[in-house]
Amino acid sequence: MAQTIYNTLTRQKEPLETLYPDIVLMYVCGPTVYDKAHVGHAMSTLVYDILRRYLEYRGYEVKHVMNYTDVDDKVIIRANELGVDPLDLAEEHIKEYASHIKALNVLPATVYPRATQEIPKIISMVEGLIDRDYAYPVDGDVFYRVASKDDYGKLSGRKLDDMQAGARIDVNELKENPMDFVLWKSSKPGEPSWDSPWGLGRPGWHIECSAMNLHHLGEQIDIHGGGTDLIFPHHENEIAQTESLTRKPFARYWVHNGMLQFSGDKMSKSVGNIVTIEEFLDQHDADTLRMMVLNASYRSPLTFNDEVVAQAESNLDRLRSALRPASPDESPATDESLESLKAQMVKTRQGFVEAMEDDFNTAGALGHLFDLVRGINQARDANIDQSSLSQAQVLLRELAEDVLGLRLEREETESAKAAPFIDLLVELRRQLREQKEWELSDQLRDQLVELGVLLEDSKDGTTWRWK
RNA sequence: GGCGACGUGGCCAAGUGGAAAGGCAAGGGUCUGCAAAACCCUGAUCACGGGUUCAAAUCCCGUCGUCGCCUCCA
Repeated sequence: MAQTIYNTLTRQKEPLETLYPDIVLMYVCGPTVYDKAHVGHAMSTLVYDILRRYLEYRGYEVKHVMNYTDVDDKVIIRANELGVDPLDLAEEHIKEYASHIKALNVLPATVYPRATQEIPKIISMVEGLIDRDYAYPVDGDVFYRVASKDDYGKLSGRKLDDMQAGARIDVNELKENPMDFVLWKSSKPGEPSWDSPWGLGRPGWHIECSAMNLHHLGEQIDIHGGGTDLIFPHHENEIAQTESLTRKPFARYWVHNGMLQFSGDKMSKSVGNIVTIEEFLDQHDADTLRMMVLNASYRSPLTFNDEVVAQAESNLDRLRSALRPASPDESPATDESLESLKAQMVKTRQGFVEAMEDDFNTAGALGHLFDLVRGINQARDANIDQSSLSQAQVLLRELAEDVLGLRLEREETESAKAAPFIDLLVELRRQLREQKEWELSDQLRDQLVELGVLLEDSKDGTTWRWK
């Protein structure tokens, strides 16, 4: 079996065949940094992190570029409202997003380019497009001439005629065609601007991504990612610009993640139904969000509500349950249970890989991990020894942590200091129980739960863990 | 109005032609002083209506519903 990947361009799953052996060139559209990012942005970032981790697991070197759009109408408008410099505003949100990426355990991209750092490249691209009649300058603006590219619309499956018929776009007298889009935009006084052959101005939204691709990855790339909301016009226009200039197919695979749905609608700033990443991380383990993404198809809309969040948290607990140590007693495990665990390990790895090879079917892959969890827990109940159990636990951690990016062992930095005190209380409770002081010992247990500590009594004594 | 996606048990969902994965929740059981955790057991014919096929959740047509895009958007 070989890796398959769904390509929006062809609307089907295709075998992944990269431009260069064992290397994947992947570009993902990042956020426009004018406000706090929400969990929908996080979903997108997580999706491509998971793709990347799996490809690396399979031996590819992934060159991963994610951009920040740091100059744009929205940035300028918001900065004016706040009375701050637009570039400072962007900088602030880039820093914040970078910290979220880290908190979400997303592997750092190879490069994080910004629109404002690509101005010379953008200008030379626009000049090239004008030279070849794909673009035209008017009064300090430069527009791309959509009629000049006969396959314009191939990604989104639209025809120019249809688009114009139902177009809800402003009529701009300067444009030859209402669908023409801006490559370079003249700036008003006080706005961020750069000198150009067409006067002071700034780049249009679409051209920056084309420029960053060209600069950091080259004329052709393997995977271009982003949300489904970017298919049109953003990615359509990127294709038009880039291919007009290079005369080569741009991205081999166009990959789009579904939108996070919140109370029936796409979560977006314009709808106003936002949960920011910051708010989410305040209340939940970062892995909760990753678990939500993993439990669904990356291409479909993802439901986001309190119940689903709680389910994801339970899912994490379940995975973690398999990492508890063995508790062998006098009756040793049978050969049968040892064999059964070994068989489960083989089945798990195989099933996991098969699912992931099928267009990154993470929900299917996760199903196989849960089967392994059950196998491990069964083996523990069957008194298997720790070294046999560990082999299966290592496999679970390899797949869940290294490949899917979950963190099953929690970092207990601050709370580690509390451990000796909790141990003390557990010992105190043990003595109470020995004297059958059930009421007091139960009270102690209940109060520890309120502090976030779960006690579990077993025949070998009491263990505790953070909730 | 145009383009596209989707509709699987209470919830989240995998599966896209040959006996309905997995998780959460629920009920029953084992264990336990009681809990918790773990383990075992229990439940769906796949929106609806036609059609193709030996065989359909899976293909085709229609209906209803939901969502995305067509303007900024991950």
